[in-house]
Amino acid sequence: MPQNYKALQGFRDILPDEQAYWYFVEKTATEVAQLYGYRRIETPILEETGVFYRTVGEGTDIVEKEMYSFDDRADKEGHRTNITLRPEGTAGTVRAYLENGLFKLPQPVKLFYFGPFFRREKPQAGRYREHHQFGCEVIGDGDPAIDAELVGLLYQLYTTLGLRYIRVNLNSIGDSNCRPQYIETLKEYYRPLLSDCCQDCQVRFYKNPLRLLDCKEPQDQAKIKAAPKIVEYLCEPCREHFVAVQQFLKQYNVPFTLDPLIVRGLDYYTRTVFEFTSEIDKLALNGGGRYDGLAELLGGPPTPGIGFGAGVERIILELKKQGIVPPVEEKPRAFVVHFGKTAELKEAAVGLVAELRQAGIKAEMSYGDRSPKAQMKQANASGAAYALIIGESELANKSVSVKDLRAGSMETEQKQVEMKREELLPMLKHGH
RNA sequence: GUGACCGUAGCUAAAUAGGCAGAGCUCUGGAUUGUGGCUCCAGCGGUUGUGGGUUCAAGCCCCAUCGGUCACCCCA
Repeated sequence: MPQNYKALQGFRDILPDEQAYWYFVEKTATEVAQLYGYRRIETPILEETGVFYRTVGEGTDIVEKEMYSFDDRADKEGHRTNITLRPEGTAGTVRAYLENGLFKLPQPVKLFYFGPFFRREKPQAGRYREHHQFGCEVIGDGDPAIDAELVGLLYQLYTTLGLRYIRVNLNSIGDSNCRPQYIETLKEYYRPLLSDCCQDCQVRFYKNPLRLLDCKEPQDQAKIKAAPKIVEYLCEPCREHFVAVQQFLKQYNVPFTLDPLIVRGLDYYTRTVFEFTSEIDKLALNGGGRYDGLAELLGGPPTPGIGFGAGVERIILELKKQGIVPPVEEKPRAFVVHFGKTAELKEAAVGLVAELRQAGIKAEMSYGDRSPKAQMKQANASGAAYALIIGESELANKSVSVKDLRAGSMETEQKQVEMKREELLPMLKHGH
């Protein structure tokens, strides 16, 4: 086909056939979030670049090489603002919390959102340059019960969707009190081993030492196993917080695993971090954690917060892998066909469809003046329960021939009756 | 950003060892004029992702480029 344009790399269309999955996930997530007392927020897709710059972290790949950033058009003074397609949801949400004075509301403020996010990565399984996250953020209170609540919420979402084989990994990465010291300890441990490490780890040592623990190279596994773990180096407040989170989480009956090796990639995380992975393919479905220092980075007062982002594409991928099918789209109740080519017949058909739809009955009709046979074929293909036939005789009688398309073959039983127009609606509404 | 594999109709896909690009599904029309599913017939739909090169001849071989899939990196 002659065509000049394709969707950009890593961007894709979500076609109608796919929408049932999206609706299923969004509806379920909304219901679970509301059950937990979360309220929806929407923030702009474009933000000033500064919103993400220091919060997500200057040294992170996201900020360093994956953001879609550009200078906006010049204002009257000729000044151009550098703006960015949001790569994640937390920073913008906290910005909105501060800007709109949500700190004046009873604390904490519990929010959820859906949205497209943009990162210029190389596409891969469950990864796109435009992807969607279901996210929750709780801002304004540092209670460890909230940490447990968020994990409980996510777990309930996945089980409600019907997912199994979900692994919940939990860790604490300390805060500005204890983490810097731990990182020094970790580096001291690694320094003599460095020459024996893989290429990536040599870089990680300087750039993001915590990520040394994330390495998957076989040659480094023994080093990781013997490395000092951050949980053993937490300061007292962080340790107490982490213990409390686990206690509360048991109340939610969420089977979790303490994984001293999970460290999140974004700079703003403190204390509790968690991620849920599929045990089938090790795919991370969501990531999240506490970010008690984030509000200050955005110029606000010290404000505790915690949240997660769950990848909708990844959840849908997992649903498909586990053979979970979303509720099917509702089929039309009736399909109106007209036999004959007069303007009166077509008008009667349009009028009938209009009447049904306005009465709340899902109805379809055939367009383009096709033959009776073609219209009946379409009626059948539409999955409608009934074909409503209007021809010359029906028009004269102010009636409609009703044919049940669901039961039996046409040879065994015709199942066609002529009904008065006024009998039609009650039958379609209440009939089987 | 690095690497591997792969691009044939809307979808799924054939095409010995370079030799006329063939199917199935979908869609449209028809099988005695107002009746669906099953069956049968026909039609629409391709510059084989794109651009070069080798060759008498390229879907097939070579180069480049774009895209897809997957892994690494990183992350939802």
